[in-house]
This record gives sequence, C-alpha cells and structure tokens, in this order.
Amino acid sequence: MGKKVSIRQVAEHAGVSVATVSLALSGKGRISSDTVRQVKKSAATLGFIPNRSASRLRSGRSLLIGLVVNDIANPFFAELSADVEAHASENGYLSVIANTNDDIEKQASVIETMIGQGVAGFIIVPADTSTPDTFQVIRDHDMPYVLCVRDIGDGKADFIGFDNFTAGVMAAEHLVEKGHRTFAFVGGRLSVDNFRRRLDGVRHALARHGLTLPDNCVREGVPSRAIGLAETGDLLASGAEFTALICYNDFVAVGAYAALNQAGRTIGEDVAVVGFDNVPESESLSPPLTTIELYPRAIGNRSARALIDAVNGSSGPHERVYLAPELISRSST
Amino acid sequence: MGKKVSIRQVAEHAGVSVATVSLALSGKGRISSDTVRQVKKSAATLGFIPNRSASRLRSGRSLLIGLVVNDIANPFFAELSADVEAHASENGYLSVIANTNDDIEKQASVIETMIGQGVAGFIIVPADTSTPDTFQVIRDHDMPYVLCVRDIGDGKADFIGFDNFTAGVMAAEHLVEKGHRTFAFVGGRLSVDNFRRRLDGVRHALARHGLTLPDNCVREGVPSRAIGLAETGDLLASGAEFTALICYNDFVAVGAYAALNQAGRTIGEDVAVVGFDNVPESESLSPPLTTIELYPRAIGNRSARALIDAVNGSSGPHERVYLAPELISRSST
DNA sequence: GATCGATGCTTAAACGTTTTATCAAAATCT
DNA sequence: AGATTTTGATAAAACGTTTAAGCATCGATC
Repeated sequence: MGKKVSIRQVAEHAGVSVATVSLALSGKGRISSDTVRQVKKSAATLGFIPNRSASRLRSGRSLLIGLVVNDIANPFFAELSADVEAHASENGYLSVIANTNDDIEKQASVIETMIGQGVAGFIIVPADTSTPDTFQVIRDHDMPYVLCVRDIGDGKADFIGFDNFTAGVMAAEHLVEKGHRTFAFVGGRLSVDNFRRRLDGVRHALARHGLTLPDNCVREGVPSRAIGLAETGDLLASGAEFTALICYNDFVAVGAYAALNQAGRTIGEDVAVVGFDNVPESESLSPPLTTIELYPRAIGNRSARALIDAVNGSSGPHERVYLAPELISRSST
Repeated sequence: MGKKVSIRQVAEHAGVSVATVSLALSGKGRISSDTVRQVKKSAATLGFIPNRSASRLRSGRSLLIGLVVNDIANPFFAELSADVEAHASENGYLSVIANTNDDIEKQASVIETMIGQGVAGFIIVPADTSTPDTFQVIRDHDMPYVLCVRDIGDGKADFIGFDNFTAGVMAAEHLVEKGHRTFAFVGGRLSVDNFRRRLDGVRHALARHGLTLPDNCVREGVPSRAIGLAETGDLLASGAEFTALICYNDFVAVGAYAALNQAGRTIGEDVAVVGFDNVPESESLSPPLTTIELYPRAIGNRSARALIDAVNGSSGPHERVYLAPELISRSST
C-alpha cells in the first residue's frame, strides 16, 4: 500500500513546518522542548524513516562507510570485517562491502561505485600491486581512507596493520629456544610487503644466534593449503635439511602437515611447524599448531575508529599503527 | 582540491544540456549516436561519477542491496555473504551488510537504517525468534526481501535454504550403512527450526531400520566448540551407550573430538562422528570429519539472484528453494 | 507549398532533505 | 512606554539527478 511518510507528513501531523521537523529531530536550531517532543511523537507514530539519500544530497554528510577487502570468505578478513561493521554500527554508520579478489581493476571499479553511492570514507585492504596512485580518485574527492594489513607506503592515509617483522622474529626466536638449528620457510610471495618483512624478521632473529635460512629452503607461492602441500613436498624431495618449518600462514601449515605426514615425519617430534594468523582451525589440528596471533578484530576496530575520526574532521597527522602480534605456543613445536 | 564534477560540468564540456547528458548516459531518450559519443567522452575525461543519492531520490531506483546476517565471522555465513556480494556486484549492485548477532532488536534497527539508506531490497538470515511480523516494515515500504537458511514460514518472501530433513536422513543412513546401531546427537536448540528438522530426519531414517535415538542421547546447546566438548563429555559420563555421534555442526564436532579423545575413545574406530557444514577445518581434523555439505555459496548466489529478479519487477509467486545437501564421507565414520 | 510525423534536443519540475535568512512575538532592558 | 534582545518558528533555495512535456528542425506526404 506504499505508505510514503516523509518529513512532510510528519510536519503536517505535528502542525509545524518541515524546517521545524528537521531542526527538531537533529537537535540543531532553537526549537522549544515542547515542540521537539511533539515532533518526535509524530515521527514515531507515523513510523518516519529519514531518507538519507536526500539528506546526503543536501548536506554532503553520509553515514555510509566503504569496506574494500580482497577476500571476505577468508576467516582473517571475515573477522576484520565483522569488527569494522560492529564499530561502524555502534556509531550509526552502515558498511558497504565489496570483494576485490586481489584484482586491482575490480578494486578501482568498486571504489568508483562506492564514491557514487556517497560513502563518507573508505577502509581498504589494498589489492596486490596497489600503489598510492591507485587511490588518487579518493583523494580527488577529498575523502578520508584508512589502509589495513598491507602497507603500501601511502603517506596520505592512516595505516593499521600488524608488525610483520616482529611476528617473524617471534616465530624464529621460539624455534631457536626449542633447540632448532635448521629452518625452512614455505608460502607467500616476494612481491608482497608483508611476506618480505616477515621473512626479514625471521632472518634477523636467526642471525642474532649465528644461524641462517638458506635460499634453497625458502619456497614462495600464493598462500593456500595446496601450495603448502606442494611446496613442502617439493622441499622434502629436494633433500633440504630442516627440523623447523615456518609457514607463511595457517592455511599453508595445514598443507605442510599433510606433506610431512606423507613423508613419515612426526610433527612436534621430528619436525616443528609454526604458522601465522591463529585461525580457529589451528587449534584443532593434530597436533595443535603453534602460531602467531595477529588480531584481525583489533585491526578492524582500530581502522573503523580511525576512519570515523577522520570523517568527523579530526585533522591530526596520519597515523601508522602496528599492532603487536602474540605467540600462541602449542604442541606442533 | 575538491573537484566537483556533476552532470552539469559534463553538459557544459560537451556543449549540451544536462537532460541530454542524462539521457545519453542511460541510453534512454532519442539522442543521436554522435551526441552520445561526445557526452561519454566528456564524462570520461572529466572523471564523472554519477551521484546515486540524487538519482535514487529522483527515480526511486536503487543499486544497493541490504544483507542482514546473524554472524558474518562464521565461515558458513561468510561464504554465503561472499557469494551474495559476488552476484550483486556482477549486476552492478553494491551490498550493504550488517550483523545482527541473533539479536532481534538489532535486526529491526539495521533494517530501518537500511531502508533509510535506500536499499532496493533485502537478503536476510533471520535472527532467532523472528516471525513474519518482524519484516512488516519492509512490506510497508513495498520492498522485496529474500529469507535464507532459516525458514520462519514467511509466505510473503522468497526462501532459499537447504533441506535439513534430508540432511539428517543422509547422516543417519550413512551411519546405519556403516553398521552402527546406537546413536547420540549433540548441539543445537529445539527453538530453532533447522535443528528440529535435522533431528526429525535422523529419527525418521533410523525408524526405517527399526532403530531409535533415545531422548537421553540428545543434548541441546548453542552450537559451538565449547558446547560440543561439554555436552559430549557429559553424555559419556552419563554412561549413555552409543557408537555413532551426530553433531549439529562441524564446530560442535570439533568439541566432541576433544571430549572423545579425553575419554580414550578412538574416533573412526570405537566411535563414528558426523558433522554438518563442511567447514574447511573439517578436512584437516584428525581423523578427517565426515560431514554434510550444505552449499552456503549456492544459497548466497541463489538468494542474490532471487532478490535482483524481484527488484526488477519479475512478479511470479514467491519461491521456496531447498538445496540438496551432500554427504562428504571421510575417515571419522 | 501546407501538413504531418519523426528526430533530436531543451526546459523545468520534482524527489526529500538541510540550512540560511527572515520574521513575529515575547521577554528584557532603559 | 519605547527600544532592544532573545526566542521560536518559517519560507525558500539548494543539492544532482530523472523525466514529462515542449519545441524546433527536417524530410516526407498529399
């Protein structure tokens, strides 16, 4: 039956002008508290829902935030997104979300679409090969944006991520402490900044103990179970010597588990394995996987906070936040 | 530098009126192909991004769809959401997403906010205790909506879910086939329709073979690892006899694994376990878990399709789609 | 050569807000 | 009592689109 209730019907119902209704509901002008009460009552009884398209058009203010992620089905990013949404929602914002699948063209296209939809700003996990130039269109529109997780060195935006170097150090230190002297590293791509830093951290920590990670013991690959299985298998077949295996993330570690089992190595005894991310799955592997917790929820929360602050015009310098990872020691090491 | 480029600047740049630009870009009016070309060129060089707030306000048409989910961090719903987003995005729609955490008040509030933001329609996984009345506000606004996964018997909307009864039958049949004669069921709440149907399916299949599921072998609880652990432990302590354990979902099964291991039972030998959902984790458990795949991605995809069809005014009767589950047999049974 | 129908484009109103400028009435001050 | 300020409300313009209606121009038709 299409009951169209706009600010106009509220005005009529309350016996005042539309301007008064707008002012009363937003608490802005000088409206007597009696009138405010009456207007609110009318709005409630009519079931008035303000049309944000109209208000955004007129005022330029928006209650929408754009969340651009490479893969929302990946638990790490799903958790991050969930906390962005939670914090946004607490502050009256709604989240518009889009997957890029690490496709930079898709990323450009969704950013444009979101600008058209009038988002107030962006929270972005940059797709592979993104550069600061990629986000020029956002700056052209004077919108704030926060980059997460992947640091592309964009000085014009806030960055919230975790400290990959320290994460790498933690993994390596833990293994050295457990008495390991020979190491391998599987998964991740050299083109990804997170990968390089993590690897640097590992090498740095090993070097402190006079140990090394030989080049033939580092296997690159898009992080996945399949790559973990294939590369670890290959590594074992190559005859490389190692008693400790560091996996780029927990997915890779799951694949590595399979390869190691096939090769007859006993995880936690013959060979130690450590992963990154602390996905729920890691706890229920057999044996449970030692991993580095990277706190995606905290990243989501901080990002949302940073963006909303920026939207509200807090104009400090851009911040770069690196959250400290934490070692979760389990029986795989 | 705030370069505001609206349809107006495009018009000036192309030397035509705003109306012509609008018509040319939407391909609607009678505009010569020369003019269309020129307008498109001007729009491109100026980097024109149409303001959807304005167009929605004027035309009433929207390219936003509202996705309301109880827990987006849960892999099942994350996958569902990912496919909704993918299909929406393919059709030029953007997804606005919100978590309800199964809180019906929060659900009502996000639905209202989304209506205010001008979504074209909704895809909803109804929060616990939702009834058709819950969605009256959507119908009042003449908007289409599709309900997913949880069937609340709303005849005024499409429903896309999976066939819980058959899923229960499959689990039970599989176990009977493997020679089991005594059964238990852990996790899920009687207040949830999906739970009841799944359990009915199990009982129905068992009855066909002259077998039963005694009441003292059914343990309710909000599905989670913790409940799986606690209830299975309790069940074992109670001295209940069973060689086959059906878990409400894979999370519960993970908890059950721990309880069974603690009790010294060998999974896949002394006792068989089957779960539902086929979360990635289930494959890497030890032993790998037999489970029922429920195809969340297909549900997401179908839902998006149904909604977009409805938005485009295809006016058939509402459809109820139950996707067939599939048994994934692994070594836990 | 007047009439007609396409064709191609424009004018202007409308969508539902917000906000500035304005105004009347009431309260306060000389 | 008259001047001034404060209070409470309103009228109207504006935001960037879409779209119905209108208006030339042109070619074809009688």
